[in-house]
Amino acid sequence: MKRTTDSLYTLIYHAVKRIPKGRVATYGQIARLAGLTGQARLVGYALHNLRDHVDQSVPWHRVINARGASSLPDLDAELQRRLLKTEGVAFDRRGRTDLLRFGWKK
DNA sequence: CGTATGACGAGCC
DNA sequence: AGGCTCGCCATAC
Repeated sequence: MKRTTDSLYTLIYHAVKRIPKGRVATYGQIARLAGLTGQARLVGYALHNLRDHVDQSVPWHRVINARGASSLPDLDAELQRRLLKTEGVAFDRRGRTDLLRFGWKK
């Protein structure tokens, strides 16, 4: 069944909204939840698309890469860590978090 | 319509 | 641990 780009993004946003507060999920994990296994890049693409959209209902800051770090440019990565820190997610000196502790559904 | 690009990730070295 | 390569596929040009 053919899927339009709009519904693809909707699937991704929906999955992101399911991440509990104080938890983080990886791009690949979100892709799987959205039924897009192996297409982590699309998740990043969809989230990047939120910038212009200014949609606060999607907790984009809870999505990080498989290394437990932010994939954003330094400036934005700092904002992301700050938002997560507010929810209780800790980061080490290198800006990485322990997915075993804070990852969703460990 | 062909190429390049990117908020990724797994595998190798 | 850290860097490179390659597969992934919607978009941009």
